[in-house]
Amino acid sequence: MRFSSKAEYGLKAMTNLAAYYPGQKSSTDLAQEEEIPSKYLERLMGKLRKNALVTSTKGKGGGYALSRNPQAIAIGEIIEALEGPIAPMRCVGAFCAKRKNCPSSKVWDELGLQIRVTLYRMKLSELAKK
Amino acid sequence: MRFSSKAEYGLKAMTNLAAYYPGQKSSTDLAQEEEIPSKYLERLMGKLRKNALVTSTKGKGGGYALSRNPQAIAIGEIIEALEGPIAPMRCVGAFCAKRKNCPSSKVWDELGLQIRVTLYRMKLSELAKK
DNA sequence: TTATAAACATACCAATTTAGTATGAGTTAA
DNA sequence: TTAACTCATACTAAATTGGTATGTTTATAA
Repeated sequence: MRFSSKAEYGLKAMTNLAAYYPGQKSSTDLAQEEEIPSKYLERLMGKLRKNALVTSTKGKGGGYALSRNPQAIAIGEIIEALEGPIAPMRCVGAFCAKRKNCPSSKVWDELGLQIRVTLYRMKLSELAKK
Repeated sequence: MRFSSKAEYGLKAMTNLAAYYPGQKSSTDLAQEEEIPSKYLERLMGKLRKNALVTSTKGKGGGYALSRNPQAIAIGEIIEALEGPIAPMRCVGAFCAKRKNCPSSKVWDELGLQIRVTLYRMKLSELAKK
């Protein structure tokens, strides 16, 4: 059970932007500072933008900035933007004909809830670097 | 972020054995009843045995049985036996030179703790089939 | 008006992990 | 002595991850 590096990279980039808030920074700079492959990060930033977590400006001098105050951005939002909905097992939330007879669904439902509670309670502002 | 089918299969097999406790059942029967590929389940049962969650008897008429009362088996034990230690990110628990400066470690530490608390609080007896 | 630096889009690719299958050896009861 | 088991290991196909490559569009500055 692991989150992928997408989540880790995303948290790093977002924490960097939080420290710089409300300034904007290019993905190239972000990538260099956080040691993330530049083109890969670009794609991740695209997902964050589509989920309205950052704004972007194109063209020379452009870049990304947080779309909201870091206190108003939940860690869970960042992670779900990059990895998709939190669901500890494939069947969770999905239709399953055997569901009513499936003992393990209780585990996945309860666990998914706890993970969401944890990740939505934590805010980006809490991850500020020293 | 997903647990693999190993966890799902393991929970199904263990729940089946719990309903049959303290009886023993062959992996072939378990596999058939729970619709799990037989040889794959055999390997999973091996891991459960190595983690002292089931006992096995070899030879004709042999099979597997819970090694303890279902109330005394935590869901987390089953999952960790099959998937390894719960750690939502590769670096969690591992040595990392950058750790002290890593803002996201706070997320993974807290999340890992919550997941463990949830999965060790739930007991196999709670998953009994209707 | 042209060069440059940036976001944005998409196709491709290698490595790793997952979810098995295949084969066979050892063990016990009938 | 054979059938029904556990147990061990090697192999493999499919999916996922973690990228790279290539190119287009957009804005700024010289």
